[in-house]
Amino acid sequence: MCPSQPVDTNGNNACHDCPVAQSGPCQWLDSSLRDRLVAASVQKSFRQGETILPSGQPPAWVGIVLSGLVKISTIDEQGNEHVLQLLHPGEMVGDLFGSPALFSFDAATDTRLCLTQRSSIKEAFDRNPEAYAAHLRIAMRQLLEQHFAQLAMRGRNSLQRVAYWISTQTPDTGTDRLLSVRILLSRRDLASLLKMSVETVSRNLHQLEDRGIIRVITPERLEIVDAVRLRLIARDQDSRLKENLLRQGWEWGARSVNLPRYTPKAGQRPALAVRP
Amino acid sequence: MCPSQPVDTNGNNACHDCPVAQSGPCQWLDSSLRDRLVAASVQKSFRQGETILPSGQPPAWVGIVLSGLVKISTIDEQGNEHVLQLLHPGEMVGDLFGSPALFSFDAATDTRLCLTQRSSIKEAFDRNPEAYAAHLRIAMRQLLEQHFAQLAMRGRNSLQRVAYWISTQTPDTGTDRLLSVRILLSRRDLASLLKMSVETVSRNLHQLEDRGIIRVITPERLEIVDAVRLRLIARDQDSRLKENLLRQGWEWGARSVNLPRYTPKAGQRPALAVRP
DNA sequence: CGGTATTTTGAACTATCTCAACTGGGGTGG
DNA sequence: CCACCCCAGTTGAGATAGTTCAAAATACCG
Repeated sequence: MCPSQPVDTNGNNACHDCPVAQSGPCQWLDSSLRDRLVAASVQKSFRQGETILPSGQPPAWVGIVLSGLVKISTIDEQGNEHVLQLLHPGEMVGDLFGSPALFSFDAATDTRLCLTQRSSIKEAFDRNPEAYAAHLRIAMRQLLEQHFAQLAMRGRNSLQRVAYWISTQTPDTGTDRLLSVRILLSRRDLASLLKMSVETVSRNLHQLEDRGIIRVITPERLEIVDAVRLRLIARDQDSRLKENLLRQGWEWGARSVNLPRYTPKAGQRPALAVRP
Repeated sequence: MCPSQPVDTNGNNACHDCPVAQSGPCQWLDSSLRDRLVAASVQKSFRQGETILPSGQPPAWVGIVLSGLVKISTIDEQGNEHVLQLLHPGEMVGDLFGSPALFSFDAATDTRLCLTQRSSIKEAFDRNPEAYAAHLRIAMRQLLEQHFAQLAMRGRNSLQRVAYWISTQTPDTGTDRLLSVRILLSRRDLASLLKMSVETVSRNLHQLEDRGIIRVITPERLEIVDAVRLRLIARDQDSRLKENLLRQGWEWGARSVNLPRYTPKAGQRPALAVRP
């Protein structure tokens, strides 16, 4: 599948500069297998919003995200779209075994994929079944990412989720200088992914701006002014507490003082809670 | 891994009545491979609440759930446990490649697992790498289930989620007769899984009882009185509308009348929304 | 049976959603 | 080139589902 060297639209051998050569499934394939897959692969670009693999379709190919973001989403009975997961470069689109997709895969941003014929994959994998291991690793990564994403939604209020999202979009370096970030997703997709309404996203963004943590240059471009405080907010709820301690006299912390809420006694299981 | 015939604690060959012989990964393994794995496998039981694989541990074995439910969970900085996913019989516990678990795997109910030495698996799979395909299928199933579970949380209010959960616990037969259901999970786990507080779970359960849809016998045992209406509520929000139409004069439907909220115009993308 | 843990009930509070109106940029066609 | 339209984003105000805290009731267990 993610052939290391698929032929691009010009017929050139594009694998030597494949952006996911080190992160995609190909990293675990030996060169002979890769060569076999190259022949059956093409790269293809999708515009933001384009559907890559519609729900219900048994995929004729399997794709690896090369660049951009792919959203797994579905539209419910009321016509509301729900973004379930974002796929990053190196991850898979489409079932290797040909099961029809149960959700829709769309380009969340402009996207480039490496598409490989399923029929060719099957043939190649029958000969080199260890290649399945590579895809298993990717599948498990996607599962793990999904769990993390879910966890990030739990126990965080909307402001924290927005802050968290922004901080995931930046290199993890502790830069204290101005950092420009491009929000690739539309407000709608972002809101759905963060499980809140568009309005709330907007309000939170501007609340962060009012607090001098970010600057909203254009709707899709923003600057991180105070990366430290951003992460502090994103981190967890008791960042509120910390932040209040730092700049006391703010009027929305009253409840924070009630922490800690968790005082385990011997043998008592910790309380489960969705909201901290 | 899920050897079809692991030796149980009595040294007997237990595979011929393996409960997941048809649904677990073994279904795709040929008998020679299964035989090889049998030798390295044992069945083991865990009590509700016991930790099967602690977070941070590189697993020495890989397990297949035979019966019961395993929860993937984590405890956040405030000591709140978050249940991220439930694993059902036939699904996998522990990374095949030996990566340390990033979340904790615990028995959500009394549970029985089939554990296979990772070292033996590796050896066996190196010879029969197609076995990875079987595990890839399972991994993709878990991912899919996770997406469905997430979707079930979206666009449903707490009452609907509870109703949905109950209805998933019953055989899908359209029984109109009294059906007894055992809630295997503790209220805490259930609440966390359904992303609500314990109190709300309780209130919803009793609201369903007041409406004559279920009967709460004991906290962990309940009867479904009206499976049809239960599913109607679980289904989606406009079940409210339907239910109001059927038995009009109920006082909590006012807003439902505002439906439909989605009136797409040509070329307009559907509105994204988290809550219907 | 007494003590403890869980579940239930009640009441107040608040984060977030919904609805609705406003803003501004980009493209289109006159 | 300008006026207009259209749509994404923003802002405001009100409504509400669900949380939190606290206390009562019930189930569980030795």
